[in-house]
Amino acid sequence: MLSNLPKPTDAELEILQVLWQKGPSTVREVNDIIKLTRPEVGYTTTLKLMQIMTEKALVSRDTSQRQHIYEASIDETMVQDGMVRNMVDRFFQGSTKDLIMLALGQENTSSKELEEIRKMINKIEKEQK
Amino acid sequence: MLSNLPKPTDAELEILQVLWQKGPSTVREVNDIIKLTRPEVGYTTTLKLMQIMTEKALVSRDTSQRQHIYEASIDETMVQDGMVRNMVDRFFQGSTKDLIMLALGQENTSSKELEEIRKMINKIEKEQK
DNA sequence: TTCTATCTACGAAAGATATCGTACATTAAG
DNA sequence: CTTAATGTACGATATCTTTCGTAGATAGAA
Repeated sequence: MLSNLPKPTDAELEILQVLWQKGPSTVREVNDIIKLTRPEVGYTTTLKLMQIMTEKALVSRDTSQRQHIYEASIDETMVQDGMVRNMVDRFFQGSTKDLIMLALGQENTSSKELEEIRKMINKIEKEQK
Repeated sequence: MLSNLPKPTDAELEILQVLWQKGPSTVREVNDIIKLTRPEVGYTTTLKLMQIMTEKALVSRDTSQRQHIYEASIDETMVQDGMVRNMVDRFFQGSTKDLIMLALGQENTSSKELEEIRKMINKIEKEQK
């Protein structure tokens, strides 16, 4: 079943990003990072969200210390994968190629990166034979 | 400014998909299509949404007949573009390459399609020089 | 010890989205 | 002409998400 993929909300995703990047963190640490881009977000807002995420099992926490330590309990690639699938289905009628072509066209990807992509294509073609 | 890209909600997007595929349509027609996958959606729900979308200028309508005829007033590619950007920002820390690599890895893209992608890469590299 | 800073818990409100019921107009069928 | 079907308009409600205020516990500094 692919239907029970976790679908974090916007605010939840923002928090997950921090946890994925920094690893296990306290609410304070997460909130500090979020404040870098959105200084207006209150501490208790982040706290509450992370409590809710605990209920939803998006994160787990270690409560043995006063400062609870939170950790993402879903994998970053899993979420990315789900989103890409979702997007391909809904916006590109199932054509992964169309998504890739659009993505390629829209941003200045460096030559080095283009080279990586090319290598990956070669590898896939080899495997297909 | 790229910030004023239209950001349709899920339900709005569902309606836009129908309008993009079928062209100008009545509420009834749109609702019928939506019911194919979600039979529980009431007619007035779709109606109300399309009225809201009219206010937001996501669609325009011809009210000269009793059955109003609705038409998407934003372009499919524009929305696709916005969604891809959004996705790259939020899920791939701005790395278009990472999105492409993941997309490539996850689906069986045909050799023919891979070839098209390769051509596109060549073209971009040429332009970059 | 006492005061201040910092923590969690949690209810409540604000906002956005989606859903539908009802009123009323118009068309088409009998 | 009357009735049933079908249309729009729109307020009300439900639900989800995000935000914050406040209460109470605890740790550390003075």
